[in-house]
Amino acid sequence: MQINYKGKPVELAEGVNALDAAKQIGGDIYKSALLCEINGNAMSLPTQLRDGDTLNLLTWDDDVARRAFRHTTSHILAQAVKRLYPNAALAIGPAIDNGFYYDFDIDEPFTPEALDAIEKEMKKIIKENLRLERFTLPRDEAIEFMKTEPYKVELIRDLPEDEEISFYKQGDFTDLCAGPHVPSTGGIKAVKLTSCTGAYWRGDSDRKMLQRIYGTCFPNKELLDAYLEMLEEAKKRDHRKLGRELDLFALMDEGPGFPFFFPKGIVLRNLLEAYWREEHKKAGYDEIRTPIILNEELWHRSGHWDHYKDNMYYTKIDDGGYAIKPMNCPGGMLVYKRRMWSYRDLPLRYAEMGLVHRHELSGALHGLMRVRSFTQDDAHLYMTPDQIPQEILGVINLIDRMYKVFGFNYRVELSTRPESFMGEIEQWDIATEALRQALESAKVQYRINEGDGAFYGPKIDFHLVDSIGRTWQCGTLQLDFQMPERFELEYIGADGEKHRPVMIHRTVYGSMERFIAILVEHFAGAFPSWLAPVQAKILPITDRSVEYGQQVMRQLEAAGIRVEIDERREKIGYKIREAQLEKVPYMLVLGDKEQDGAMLAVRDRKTGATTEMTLDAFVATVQKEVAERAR
RNA sequence: GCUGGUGUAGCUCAGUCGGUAGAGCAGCUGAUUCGUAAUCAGCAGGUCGUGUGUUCGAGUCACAUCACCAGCUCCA
Repeated sequence: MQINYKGKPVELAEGVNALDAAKQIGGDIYKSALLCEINGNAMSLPTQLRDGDTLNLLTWDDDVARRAFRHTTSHILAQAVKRLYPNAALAIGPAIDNGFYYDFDIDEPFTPEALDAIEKEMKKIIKENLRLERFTLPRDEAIEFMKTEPYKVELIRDLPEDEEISFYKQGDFTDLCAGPHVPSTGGIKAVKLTSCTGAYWRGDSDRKMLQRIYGTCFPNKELLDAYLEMLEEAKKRDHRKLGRELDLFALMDEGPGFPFFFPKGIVLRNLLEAYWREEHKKAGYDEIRTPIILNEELWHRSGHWDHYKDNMYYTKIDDGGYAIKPMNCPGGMLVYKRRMWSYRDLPLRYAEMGLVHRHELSGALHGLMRVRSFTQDDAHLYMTPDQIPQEILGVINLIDRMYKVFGFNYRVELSTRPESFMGEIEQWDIATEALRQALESAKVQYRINEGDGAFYGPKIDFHLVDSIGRTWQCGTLQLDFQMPERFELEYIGADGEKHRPVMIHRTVYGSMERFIAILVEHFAGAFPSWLAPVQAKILPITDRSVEYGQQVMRQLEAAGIRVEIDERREKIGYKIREAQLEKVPYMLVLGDKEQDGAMLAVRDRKTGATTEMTLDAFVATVQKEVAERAR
C-alpha cells in the first residue's frame, strides 16, 4: 500500500502501523516521534495505516504531541497510585500547560513523603516499558467494566449518546480515556511530581474534595532540569519579593489583602496614572470621582445586593445602613442622572480611579494580584444603541495601544452569560453578539469563556501573564443593558422622545494593584527610565565630590529627573553594587576628574558600560527616553 | 471558605532526643577618602505568629487561633 508523508508517496507493507512506518521512513524521526496525525487527526503511533492515508509524525516540538506525552504520564501516575493505594478511586487526569495532574478520592491526603514513593513507583512503571493498548466497549459494558470506579461511571454516563467509549490499557492498569497516547511508558524519560493539593470533583465547591497530584515530565532529563531552573529564576521575579526589596509596597499581617504603598511605589503608581490620564484625555474621556461609602438602598437598586452581598463590607452611619462600594457603577449612574441629556451629548465617557473593597475569600488572596482593597481604572460609557460598535472598538484599541507601550502580550476572552444573571436572555444574546462582532472586525484572536460574564452583562476580558505563566484578568469591557434600566437612565433623542442609553463598563489596567504586580514581574523590577522611581543615582567617589554631586542633583531635579545621591563614605564599588541591586537605570559616578571637566561619568545599569557626557547631554538622553516611553 | 504545607532578629536562614536562642546580610558607632557589583573593627537587635494546655522545664509536644505559601473555588 502507499501512504503520503510530507508530500511524498511512501510504499509500505499491508497492515503496517504508523510506528512501523516511522521506522521505515528512516532517520531520527523514529526515535523522537511521540504521536502522529493520520489525515489530519491526532492518533497514537500504533494505529494501523490504510492505503492512501496522509501521515504526519509529531515530536516534542508539537503541542498536540506534548499533551499526549503528559497525558500518558498522568496514566502512569494513576497506575502507581493504584499499586500503592488499591482503595484510591480514580477521577480525572488531564495534561495541562507544563505538566499534568490526576485527581483521586482517597481517605488520607497524600504527604510529600508519599509523593516520593509514588514517583519511585512511576519510574518503575516507566522502566517496565508497558505498551499502551486501546480498545472500545459499548456503553453498558463500559459501565460494567468500570463498576468499581464510581467517578468513571459518572463520566461514562455523561458522555454523549454517539460518543465512542475508549480505554487505554498499560500492563495491570486500564483507564477510561479518549487518547491519544505515546506508544509505551518507556518513552517518559524524566518525570517529577511537584505538589499535591485538594481539588473539588468537577470544580464544584459543593461536591467532594478530592486529592490532586501535580507533576511534570519531559523526554529527557536536561529539559526537566532546565524547566526546574526556569521556575527558580521566575521566583526571583515574584512581585511580592521584589516589592519588598525595591521598597515599593508590602502587605502586612495587620491588614490581610489591604496593601501598603511606600514612597517609591507611589511614584510608580502616579506615573501610571499620569500616562492613563493622558491617553484618556486623547480618547475623549472626562474624569469623575464618586464616594466610597453609599446608602444601602442604592445597592438594592443596582442589584449588587442580590448578586454580590457576601463580597461587600458594611457600616452604619447614625442609624442608616451603608455599604462600602465593591464596584463604581452605581455611583457613576448617579453622576449620569444629575441632569437630562440630549442624543447630541452622547457618547459620554466618564472615567474614574475608583477605590473599591471586596471581601475575597482568605485563601484567594495573592500579593497585589488579588487583594481586598484596590483601585480600578474604571470608566462608564453611555451611548445610543447605534454607537455601540464604534465605542466597543474604541475601547479595544485603547487597551491595545496602552498594553503595547509596556510591551505586554495579552490574551482575550469573551465571557458569556453566567448562571446568576439579571435581565432578559434576548438582551444578553444581542449584547454578546455585539461584542463578538467587534472582536471579529478588530481581527482580535479570542476564546470563549462560557458562563464567566458579570451578572449584568457579557464581557471581553484581557489577560496578562505573570512570571510563572499564570494569567490574570486585567482589562475588561462589559456591555450592560441592565444598569441603565434599573436606574432609569434617559436621553432625549432626535425625535424629541425619551430613550434609554446603553452602557459600557471598562477598565484598561484593571486594577492599579494587579497591574503594578504584573509590571514588576514583567520587568523583573528593572523598570524603563520613564517608570523607574529613581532614574539616576549620583555616586560621589569621595567626600571631595559630594558638593559637586549635590550641584548636579539640583540641576537634574530642575530638569524634572528623579534623582538620589549616595553620600555615604563607602567605596565606589559598594555604592555601584547597591544602586545596581536597586535597579536604578543610570548611575552617575562623580570624582575629581568629572568635577574638573564639568562632566558626568554615566554608568548604564543594563550594560554596565560607562559613558562620559555633559549634564545637558544626559538630561537630553533621559528626557528623550521618557518622552518616547522607551523600553 | 476548602485541602496540604509554613511561621525563629528588618531580610535570608540554622537550632539535634524537650534543658531557657545562633549565623550572614541590613542597622548603629568608630576607623578608612577609596575610580565601576560587597573596606575593617566593635556594638546593638528576638515574649521563637498569638493563646491555652501537657511537663519540674516548651522554639521543640498537643489543641485552638491568626497570617502567609501552593492548589481548588471565586475574581480586577
